[in-house]
Amino acid sequence: MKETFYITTPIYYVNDVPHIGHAYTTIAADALARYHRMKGQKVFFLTGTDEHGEKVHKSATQQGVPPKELADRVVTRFQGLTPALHITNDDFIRTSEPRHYASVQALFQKSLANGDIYLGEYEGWYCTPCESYWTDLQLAEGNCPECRRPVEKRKEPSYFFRLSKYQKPLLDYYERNPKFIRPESRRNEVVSFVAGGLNDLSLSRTSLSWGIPVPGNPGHVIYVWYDALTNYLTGVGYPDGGERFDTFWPADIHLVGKDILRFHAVFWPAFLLSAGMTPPLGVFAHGWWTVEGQKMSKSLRNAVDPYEIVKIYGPDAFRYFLLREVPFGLDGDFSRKALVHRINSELANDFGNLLNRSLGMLGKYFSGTVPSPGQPGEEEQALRAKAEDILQKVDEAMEELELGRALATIWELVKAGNKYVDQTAPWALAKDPARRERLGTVLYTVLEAARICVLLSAPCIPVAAQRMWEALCCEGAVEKAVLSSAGRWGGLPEGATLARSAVVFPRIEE
RNA sequence: GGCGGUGUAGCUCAGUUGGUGAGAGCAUGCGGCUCAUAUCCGCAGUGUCCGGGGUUCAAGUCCCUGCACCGCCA
Repeated sequence: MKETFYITTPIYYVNDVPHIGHAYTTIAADALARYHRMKGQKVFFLTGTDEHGEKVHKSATQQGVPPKELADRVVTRFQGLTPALHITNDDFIRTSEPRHYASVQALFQKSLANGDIYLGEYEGWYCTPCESYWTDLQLAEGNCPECRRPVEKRKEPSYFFRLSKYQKPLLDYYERNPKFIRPESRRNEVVSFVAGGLNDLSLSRTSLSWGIPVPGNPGHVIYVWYDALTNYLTGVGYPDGGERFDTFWPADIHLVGKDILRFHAVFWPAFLLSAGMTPPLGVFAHGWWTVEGQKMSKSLRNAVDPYEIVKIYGPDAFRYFLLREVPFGLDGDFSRKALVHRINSELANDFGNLLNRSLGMLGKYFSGTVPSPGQPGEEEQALRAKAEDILQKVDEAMEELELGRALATIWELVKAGNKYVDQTAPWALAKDPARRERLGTVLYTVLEAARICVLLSAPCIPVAAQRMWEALCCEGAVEKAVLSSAGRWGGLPEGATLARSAVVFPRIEE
């Protein structure tokens, strides 16, 4: 097993406030980061904000404030996701920070020095009011696609990146690293895009001031995507290097939405190869959410506010729903009805109730003291084998970033636990004093199975898992537990006295 | 227009290299239990596996073709 794990979210553009899409990427990255920590790996988890570029500059101008001030205001909305969603990012990077300027300029300098970045001339259709260039194809009946006003042919000096030179190296890299782009279907799209030929990429603008200046030519501002992508290096200490950088680069996973896959799977590795750096090991593109069956749009004003959902349903329910509802990589639909349904049937009825009924019987029959299990019978052996199998299967799913499948797998054990209780009918055993040892074995077994479920679900539903972990009198924080030892059967402390805990997942009345 | 993908129970989808009567979850109906947040467990289904043709002893699984939908590119 690799000893380190570096995962990132994209940096979020401060022109917008957080919605379900941001929350989704961040939550998924968090679940993966938490899981890898529980595997005992050293993890670095980075998120942050993208603060440069035309759109931010324009919004700021409209509001009559400097762009930095706008960014300072909006960034708090993104930073607030960390406590609200119980995210465990190790750093939060803002592209307006000095450390990032140094990083972008250093990387740029490398490619400038070896000739992969050269000064040329950019030509396109320019819309003065929008301060934007458009290509022939983007034009709407010859006019600006955004404001519909006429455009003019315009030229400006620009630095270019010799992307064309990297077609072959990129295809080689994809070939050698079949899991670099996932899911598979996205990989095929990227490969055919690159195979179709690459044009050099304009890397600077003279028409904009809100950004990072080209080293040695401050009249130019570096292209926002070059600036933004480099955050993944800055976050681990580039260009100074140091322990953090040596430990974590190259990144294991850049988690992205499918709309920005090309930047991460084509441009970014090319920039890095040019600068003599190792490209990331993986880019995973997840799907998009519709809301109540409709596309999210500003005109429909149907964006889901993560803060509001968390206020109503709590962070675990929100996290669980997003991760469980859809196979990771595909699109999904967010609806209150589906959310409530999953909360009630899976969290409350299946999982919450398993713990609750077990603790209830333990209190009733053993005054809450965990008995020592006797000789395991066939049913006990079966449940234990199931738990061990599930541990393995969850690991396979998590390694493939299949978070939904991982949860579905955990729930197989939850259901097996409930079935075991019905099969062994402890309430019947309790009526016969001669079968007291058997009763103890049954309760130990079901509680132990529940403990494994808590352990495995902790990366996805950390707050609830911690409460359940404590209810089972397990030591320390569940997030600090290491799967290889804590996942071993028999970790439930014998002789401990467990109180009947408060309901962890309350049902939601519809 | 080019490349790629998908089409399986009411819904969302699994279905290894072709081979026992085609599956899971949800929803539906019926039955059982009572420890539990009226929770849990069991049983029952229903399917021209998109249409057509072909290869084979044997195809949801391979080939050809048609239709529909989706993605990427132009």
